[in-house]
Amino acid sequence: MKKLFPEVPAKSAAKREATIVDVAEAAGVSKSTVSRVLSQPLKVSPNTRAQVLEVMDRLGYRVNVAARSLRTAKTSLAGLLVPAISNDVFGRIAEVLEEDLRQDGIGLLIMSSGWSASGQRLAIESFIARRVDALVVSLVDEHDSDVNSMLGSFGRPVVLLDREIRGLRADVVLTEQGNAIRAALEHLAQLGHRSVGLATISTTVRPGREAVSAFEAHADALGLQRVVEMVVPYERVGAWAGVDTWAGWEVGQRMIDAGATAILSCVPNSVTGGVLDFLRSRGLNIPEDISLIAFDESELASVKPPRLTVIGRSLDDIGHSASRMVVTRLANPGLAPRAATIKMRLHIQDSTAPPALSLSTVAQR
Amino acid sequence: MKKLFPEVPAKSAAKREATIVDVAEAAGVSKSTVSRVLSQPLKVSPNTRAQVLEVMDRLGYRVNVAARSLRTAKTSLAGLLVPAISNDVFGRIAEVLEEDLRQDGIGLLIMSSGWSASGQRLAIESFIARRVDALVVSLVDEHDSDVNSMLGSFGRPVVLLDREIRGLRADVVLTEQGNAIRAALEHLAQLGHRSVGLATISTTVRPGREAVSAFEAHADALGLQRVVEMVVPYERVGAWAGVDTWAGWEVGQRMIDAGATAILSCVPNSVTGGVLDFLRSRGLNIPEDISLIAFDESELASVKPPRLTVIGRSLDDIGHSASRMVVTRLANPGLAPRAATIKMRLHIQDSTAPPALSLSTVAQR
DNA sequence: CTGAAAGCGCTTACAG
DNA sequence: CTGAAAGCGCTTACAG
Repeated sequence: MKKLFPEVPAKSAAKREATIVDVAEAAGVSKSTVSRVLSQPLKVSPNTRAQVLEVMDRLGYRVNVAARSLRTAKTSLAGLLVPAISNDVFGRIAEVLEEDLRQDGIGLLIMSSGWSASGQRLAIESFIARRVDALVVSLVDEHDSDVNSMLGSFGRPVVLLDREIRGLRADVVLTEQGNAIRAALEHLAQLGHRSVGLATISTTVRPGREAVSAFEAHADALGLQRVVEMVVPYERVGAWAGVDTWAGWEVGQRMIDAGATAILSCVPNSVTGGVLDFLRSRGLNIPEDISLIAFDESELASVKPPRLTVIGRSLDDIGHSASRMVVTRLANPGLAPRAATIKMRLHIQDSTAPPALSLSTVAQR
Repeated sequence: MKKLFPEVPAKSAAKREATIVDVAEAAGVSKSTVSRVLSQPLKVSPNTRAQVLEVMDRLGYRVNVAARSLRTAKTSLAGLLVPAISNDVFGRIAEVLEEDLRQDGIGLLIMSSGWSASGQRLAIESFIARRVDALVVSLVDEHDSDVNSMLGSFGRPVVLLDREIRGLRADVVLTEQGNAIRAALEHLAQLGHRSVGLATISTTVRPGREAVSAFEAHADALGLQRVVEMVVPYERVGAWAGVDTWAGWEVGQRMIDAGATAILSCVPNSVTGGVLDFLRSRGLNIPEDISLIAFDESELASVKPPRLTVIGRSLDDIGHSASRMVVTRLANPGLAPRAATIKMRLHIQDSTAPPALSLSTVAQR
């Protein structure tokens, strides 16, 4: 046999990885049989199978994923696109998803869009170039036509995280905020608040729209005055270190200016952190001077005084749902698109209390 | 030609991905030439190259990574192992590393060990089975012999994040804490503290040992009494939701019991969160009743009152250094192992102040 | 500078 | 149930 790689003669002799041919020789069967033990074990007689498995174990055989991929046109790789893997929410979802998929022999490539449309385009392109078998994506903008057409022609499973894209055949894991926002507003109304403000993420994505519409509907129903509805666009969440804090300060400023006695801060916790920072800088205490409800549990929400009242959800459930959708659809591509819904709940802690007599009084003193 | 996949006839006709053969035909050259344009462009005449590139673009050609991998025995995939991708520190490092490697055409598989030795073993096994080209790892235990022998026989680049493993040929990105801990202790000494306590991570890893030895050396040199040296093992950081808070409570309890007037909390911020939680529950104010210095910036450290004095570092630099090491060593495997050092710095904010007259007085009142 | 050919390690339809 | 054979899409030494 002619040597194809004469430049690495040592390696081919010494530490070459075992292949199915090696296993076949050692087991006295054909490589077809060895291959079947790997991919269609039931088509091999129990005896032969056991023997082959024993030899594989002894030789430390590991399937060459590249070779298998080339043959099957499957990479056993999934892609996860999130705005930022360093974000507490997406970090946890990624962790759970990776763990689940690993059980099914699927590796997870994770990319961050950096909260930008261009970033999300590059990432999706990159995933497609790598021919991942499935995609789980949290888009920064549902209306990015480049991304939507890429996803549309992807031809493999796509799972959207809390996004709605018309005309795209995809499974989706939704978060249902409406009830929790209603509960939060009821809680505030009961405490005596009359003027409430909302900060939310971009309405170019479903959760932003849902927060706004739920806020409007339920505040009105409860007779609460909606003094602020502020959208914090994704560019202001994470383009560079510190912007999120700045965005939070602006939220705080506008809430105070408008006379809100309670803030629904339905934005990433890094932004809510900025809100807290601003309120502190103004000498305003939570909850005595102003009430605040945060979104998603986090270190921010759970520890420092006051512990924050939050609208929370199980991030683990989101990860598990996404993995289930990937695996199910990979096994059964014909299935109709499905939606799973994760419910948010209000967790009352220490950052909400009856309003100060008048916030303007407070701000002026 | 006999059909190998008669079950999917439509696909092979309609949406088959272009291959180098397709490009070769369309460009009127051999597939060897097309391949060279991809892998050794300088060996192709400029004219031919330009023409081939044009055709590739027109056909939307994308190299089949699996085929290339099979031929070259390289996957252009790197693996990152961290205790938990949901941790703020590792999340940011991962984000930067992924972005950097993507520039070099390397995809990043990220796995979390869940802060456990068994988890780290499974992950490393999984990476090796996938034949990643390089590994970047933050181990939970430097003395795990299974892992060490796997890494030792890996035969491809390994970058250790702040770990020391004797006998392992690997590059390493170190964090230098000594000076920052000295600065922190000097700061506390100047404020008038005499009794200080340290909480750190497991001494089965380098940073734990470094923190302890720096603490001991510098506290002694400054004449500070070391009333507590507490190791928080990794199992208590993240095995399940809430353990970290519990661990933090215990840290707080022991600090108070021992009469520390200042705490150096060199543990993950989720644990430091528990410390804050405990102190609050005891009605102790920071910094009036007790001073606290945290480790690594985080939402926890940057926002809520009081903003925490921290020992911090550039996580971005860690990510960049790691990516540089991966890329450099992939290009030049013969290089001697290298070490990059990231320095920590003390950032004084609002959680440190002169000690209360007597902490025991405070605790009793 | 270019092309023909071999081969990377698998999977699977086909024929026993 | 098993084996021989073809072929997935690349890369590269070899020979022009």
